Amino acid sequence: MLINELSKKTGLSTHTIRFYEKSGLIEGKQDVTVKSNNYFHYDEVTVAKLEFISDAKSVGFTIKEIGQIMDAWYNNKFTKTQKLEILDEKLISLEQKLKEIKEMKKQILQFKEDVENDRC
Amino acid sequence: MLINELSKKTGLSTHTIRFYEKSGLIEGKQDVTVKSNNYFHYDEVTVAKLEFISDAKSVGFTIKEIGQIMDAWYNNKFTKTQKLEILDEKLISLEQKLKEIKEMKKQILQFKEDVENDRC
DNA sequence: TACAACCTTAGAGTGTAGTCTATGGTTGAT
DNA sequence: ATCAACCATAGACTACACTCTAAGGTTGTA
Repeated sequence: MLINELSKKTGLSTHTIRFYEKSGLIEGKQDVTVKSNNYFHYDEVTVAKLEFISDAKSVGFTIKEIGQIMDAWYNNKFTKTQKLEILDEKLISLEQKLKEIKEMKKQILQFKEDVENDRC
Repeated sequence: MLINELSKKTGLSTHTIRFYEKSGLIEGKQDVTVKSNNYFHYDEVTVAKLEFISDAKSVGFTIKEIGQIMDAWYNNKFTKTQKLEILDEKLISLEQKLKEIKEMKKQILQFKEDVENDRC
């Protein structure tokens, strides 16, 4: 599929998709048999990657971190051990985030109580 | 205390503290009885606020959102009902974040399994 | 063949959250 | 009186993650 269809499927703008491509997160392929244009083609794996990118962004991972995670899965830049190391590191940071969010929930519940009892 | 002490107590740079002050998150007081300087003085409440700001930032709240939350607690910009509304809204977004992080954990555990079993 | 609706690259512009520099004034110990 | 260590403001600079514009080429339907 071309970028427009990819955009419609993922809900990301073509601008954003091109930005992710330039950042090395995804990669389209040009059809070498077609000489008249240099259009990029994308597959279903790219759709899945973009969905993962959106999810990963919303939990607070940076583009760089997302690249690392995807390289640790799809790519062969790393050894198996390195891959597992990277993924474990991300799991630890997710655990940390969970802890912080639970703490923040407590804090805001406390604020609510203060408001309800006119203590502020 | 003056800004340097505040910086040491909170671990935030004086630059960052001033940035937060300009953003309306905290507020120092000038001693009107002292004419020779215009130094700002900060109290323990400001220390607590800065600690809250750090925590709130690390769970992904923006400066604007943090301002809202603190106004809903410390300030009298809002009615009680409005305050509770704002705080409830933030609690909902924290719940959402918790859900997303748990999903991401599952996803990464799946990636790990794929790597462990050489499925990628 | 005209034309809308695509495609490409390059680079400029935006918003957020700092971070740093310049300039000048104040305080307190020696 | 001098000097290091503070204080203030204004504004420039940075990194990140987009978002948009410009300029030009391609495709497919009427």
